[in-house]
Amino acid sequence: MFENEGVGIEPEAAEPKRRAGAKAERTRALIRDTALASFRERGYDDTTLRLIAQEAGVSLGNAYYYFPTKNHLVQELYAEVQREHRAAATELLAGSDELVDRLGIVYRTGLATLEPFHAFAPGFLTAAISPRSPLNPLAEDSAEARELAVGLFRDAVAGARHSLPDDLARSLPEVFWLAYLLLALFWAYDRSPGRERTLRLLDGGLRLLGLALPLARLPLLRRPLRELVELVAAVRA
Amino acid sequence: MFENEGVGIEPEAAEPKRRAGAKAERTRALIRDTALASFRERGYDDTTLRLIAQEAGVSLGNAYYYFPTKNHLVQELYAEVQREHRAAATELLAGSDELVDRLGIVYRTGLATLEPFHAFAPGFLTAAISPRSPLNPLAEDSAEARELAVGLFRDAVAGARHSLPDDLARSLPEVFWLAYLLLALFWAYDRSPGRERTLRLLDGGLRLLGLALPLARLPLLRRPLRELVELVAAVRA
DNA sequence: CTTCATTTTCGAACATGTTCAAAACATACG
DNA sequence: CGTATGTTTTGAACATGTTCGAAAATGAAG
Repeated sequence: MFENEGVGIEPEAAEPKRRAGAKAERTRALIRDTALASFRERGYDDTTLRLIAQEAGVSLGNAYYYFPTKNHLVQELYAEVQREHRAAATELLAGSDELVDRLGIVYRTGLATLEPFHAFAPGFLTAAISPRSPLNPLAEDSAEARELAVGLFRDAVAGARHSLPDDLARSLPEVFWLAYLLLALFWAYDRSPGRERTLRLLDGGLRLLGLALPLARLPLLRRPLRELVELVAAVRA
Repeated sequence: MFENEGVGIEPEAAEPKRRAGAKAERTRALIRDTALASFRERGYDDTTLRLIAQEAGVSLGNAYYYFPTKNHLVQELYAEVQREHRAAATELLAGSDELVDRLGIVYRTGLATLEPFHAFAPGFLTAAISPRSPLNPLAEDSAEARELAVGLFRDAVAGARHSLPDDLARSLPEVFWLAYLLLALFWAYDRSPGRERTLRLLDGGLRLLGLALPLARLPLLRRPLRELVELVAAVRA
């Protein structure tokens, strides 16, 4: 509005074929980027839509033209964090073929990616927990980001040499991902310096998993375990 | 306001020594009861403070004089549900001394007590999840209701004949209670008819627990298990 | 009964997420 | 160019949780 109104230096006229909506996409991106920057800086609660609109030099209603709710803006952040996580994890995953080690890599890089948001965790958690929120990782609206995340665990399992029964191996990535959500929940509540408790929980959990996984082949345990795993793997908001 | 303005039939004059604040306590109870009735009927989101105030024949500001936030009103509901749960469970607990059976009783009566609220679970969940909310079961403000709940699991463990190491037995009630919170989380997301999936998860979990508990005495598992249990038992908002 | 301090009650106000009707703009067509 | 159609943008409005200053009720002291 106050800024360049198309008179700019940009070779606009040189591209007469620019598809309709290019301007709209720029506005959308502007709002999105402004919002993400504010979420990173101020967290969820202190990022109001009026503030976003103002910082983006746009009216309040205009923000709502592009994003139906505040949570849809947070979803953009969620997607971005997801991509960061994947980049950090895939790099390290190349160096190991032990299932538990590989899981440890995915969990630890995940926590590291979340760390800058720890101070704001309560706000984001509240926004994300409702089964009705588009932000909910289990919700339909988050399917894309979820596939990315589950994919990471699928990679972790697929790239490991293990001797788990097939049916189990198929459901496990979903379950490991859910475990990750629970770990993140624990992390959100963790007030220990450096999130030391969360890291200890993770270490201990992985160690126990390493000890327990071979037991999954015992005939006595296998049946009930499989049922549980499948039940849990199917949680959806 | 429209109602009896003290001219009533009540033997007010007959009790000159009625301690100061008796009227206040009645107002408080009126607001509280009106709110709880509305929560039960309409759930969290559709129960607005203006509505409560109106139904109670009281001004909006007055409600805030007695309850600092809406969530403090929900806390009253939480306490009531807690008491219901305890009543239902203690009765049945008398009939068994098997640890897993006893746990099953506590979990199942808990779910049954929650059931009338299932339709409103998302609203209440959202209000309760934030580590900063007084409603959060892990929060300082909920200490009383929490002690009641953990006490139930303490009873379940104490009244059972088992051969668990002492240190473990001490931490277990807290952990079982946390597991209950997670079960409630699963329940809140459960869209299956009659919450069939939640019940199956519970059954399966209990069966697995029955199989796994004896393993807790294996020297190899005992150490890391204890660490985890203690870590988890200490979660607080 | 009057006076004064305390407790209780009220109603207006505020910030925020969200909705909506209308204005401004862009584009295609005659 | 001028008009019609669709897209973008705006600003006002609404409901809700919450805050606050002032009025009313209450009760103790003189």
